[in-house]
Amino acid sequence: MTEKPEKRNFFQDVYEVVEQIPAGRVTSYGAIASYLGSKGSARMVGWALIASHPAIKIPAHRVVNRIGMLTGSQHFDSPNAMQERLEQEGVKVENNQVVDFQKLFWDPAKELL
DNA sequence: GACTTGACACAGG
DNA sequence: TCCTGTGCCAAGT
Repeated sequence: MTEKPEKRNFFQDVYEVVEQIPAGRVTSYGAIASYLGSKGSARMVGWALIASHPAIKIPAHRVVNRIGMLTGSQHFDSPNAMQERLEQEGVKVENNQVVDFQKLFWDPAKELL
């Protein structure tokens, strides 16, 4: 009997969490991974976003690394698309880095709960 | 079937 | 304080 690895939900879970990120807020891959239970699997979150792009529509631009750097901007349609999108939502971005990242940080483990 | 890569995070030097 | 190395898990080749 073919087992159903719950990890399969991992991708779906990532989409659910990212979709719930409020506009003007940002979160980190590690925060999502930790919320999902796979603390050390921050890379999987990024991998999930790639798999979701562009088929699944999710505010992936609101997901950045722990320092608030738009490392994934290169994977968007345009390298500036991510930054433009964030600024459009009211998030200040400078040098591919989110300004006041700590202030705009949205922790799913606390906010979403 | 096994190795390498990858949108990260943390520890050590 | 900054840089380098290692660890995590899954998908791609």
